[in-house]
Amino acid sequence: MSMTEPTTARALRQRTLLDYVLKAGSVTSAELATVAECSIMTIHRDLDELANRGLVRKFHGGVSALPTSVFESSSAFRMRRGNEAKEKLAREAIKFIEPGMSIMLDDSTTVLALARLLNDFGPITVITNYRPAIEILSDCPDVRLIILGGTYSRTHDSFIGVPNMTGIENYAVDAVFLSTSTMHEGITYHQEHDVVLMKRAMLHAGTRKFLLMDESKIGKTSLNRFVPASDFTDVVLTDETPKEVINQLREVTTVHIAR
Amino acid sequence: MSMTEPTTARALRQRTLLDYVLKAGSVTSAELATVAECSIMTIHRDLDELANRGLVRKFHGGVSALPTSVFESSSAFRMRRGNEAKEKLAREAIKFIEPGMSIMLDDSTTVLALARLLNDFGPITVITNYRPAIEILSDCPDVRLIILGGTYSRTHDSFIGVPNMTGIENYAVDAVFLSTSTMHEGITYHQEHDVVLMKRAMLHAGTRKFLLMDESKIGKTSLNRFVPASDFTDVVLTDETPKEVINQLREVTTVHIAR
DNA sequence: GTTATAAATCACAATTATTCTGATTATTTT
DNA sequence: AAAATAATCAGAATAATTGTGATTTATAAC
Repeated sequence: MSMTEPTTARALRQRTLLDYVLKAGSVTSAELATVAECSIMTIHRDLDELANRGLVRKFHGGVSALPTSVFESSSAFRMRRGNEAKEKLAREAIKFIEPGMSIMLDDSTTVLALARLLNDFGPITVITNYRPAIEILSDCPDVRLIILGGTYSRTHDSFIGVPNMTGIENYAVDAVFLSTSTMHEGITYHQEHDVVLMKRAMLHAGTRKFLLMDESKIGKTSLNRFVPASDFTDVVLTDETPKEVINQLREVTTVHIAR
Repeated sequence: MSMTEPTTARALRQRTLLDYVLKAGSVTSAELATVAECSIMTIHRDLDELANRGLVRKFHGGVSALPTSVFESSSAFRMRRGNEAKEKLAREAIKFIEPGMSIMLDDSTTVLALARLLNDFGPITVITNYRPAIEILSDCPDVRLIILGGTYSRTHDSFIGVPNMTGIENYAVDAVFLSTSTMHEGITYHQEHDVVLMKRAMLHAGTRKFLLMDESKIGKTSLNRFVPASDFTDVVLTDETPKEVINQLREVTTVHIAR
């Protein structure tokens, strides 16, 4: 169903290894070789890749999981989480986009699913600061692509700038599509302060402001307060979002349910 | 010698085809099949790729070369021209960079060769608007990478913005490394106006301003005047540059010869 | 408009190149 | 010195490229 989930033998094994390391916290290579039913050599190669992507930490004797906060905000990790939900959200969100419009996308995997749907969509202007989105959209001749500059963040794989350094103030788009790390009692949160500033600036640039959020974000907080949900004109949720959350959000904004 | 030249069978054949189309101007697919000694189907697939990269134009019945000016300023074309010279220039230019410095690179293949040398160079801040440079430098942990935003240009594979839209005014770097399309009688030129504005803004941002130029650029003009060579504090040339050009440049700036 | 014809695309099978894996050997770390 | 990791390499698995023939599309003639 989900085309974004790689299903090669190696990707599958690496997922197994990652889950195992996450649960166990710290494991030896030999133990992983037993789990994955392959040679230690292969384990080492897989772990090198995972370590390179910043998902685990290798040390002499084995491998360990990273602190949760760092881990969960890393692009590579978010990339493989709940893709079905993200695709549902994207399919719902694209209903509000029409050829000729200008839109802004933040540096989230949720919104990346939306970018994938824009191929052959028609003429459209897309503004973003997310590198993977550039990769996808630079191949679409119909898409006028504008990049928000800034300092490259390896954990987010995007360009982050303090307001006034990126040129973002010069743009006004028809719709801006954002994601959030977590939401609790109608307030959205994110791990990092710089990202919050960037997202706030993006929010400001849109006429219509969409929040795309799957149920996994709900009921938690992160270090930095982003904005109250009422700052969004529209919120797109999955159909597995708790009823009480939906009702609460309906009081302050327009809610759309993706099925 | 040059690792940037691909040597797979397909790449080699496409180069042959491109050269043939360039020389002939307009050819049928059947004729190309004879030249490359392969099926017409393969020719079509190759031409689709070349057309996608903006190097040729397909039409029902065959394929034709693009107008020279558009063609020569396209990133993909420049990518495969005179790499040895560019690498020489880059090796000379890097002598003026030291760990801890901040530098700016424009969207030229010449300067890309310089970016490749920055791996394991030490801590350094690099500002650029060139996508291939991002690809290379995003993998270097020691490099703090800052992107200048703007509208994505498929022909240049970079982000172009009018001054004041990119945030470039906020930066001041130790050295800026630029390239030029052509040079004639001490004046540099470029095909496109937007690019000229972008390069001028970059020039303004550097304390020391380097022009990297191989001999193929000399003695021609392009549509838009960029700046006089005297606007650069330093010019790096290949050792095959005509003596009279070198002497002429020495009168207005510091000249370095790459061997 | 319609049709004839060449050209281009599509779908599939065969081939070719590339990547991946695990046994072995060498090197590093503690 | 012992264990762990990295390097090397041949065979296996995987992916890519290619050509054939059928199908669709575009051009030109009627």
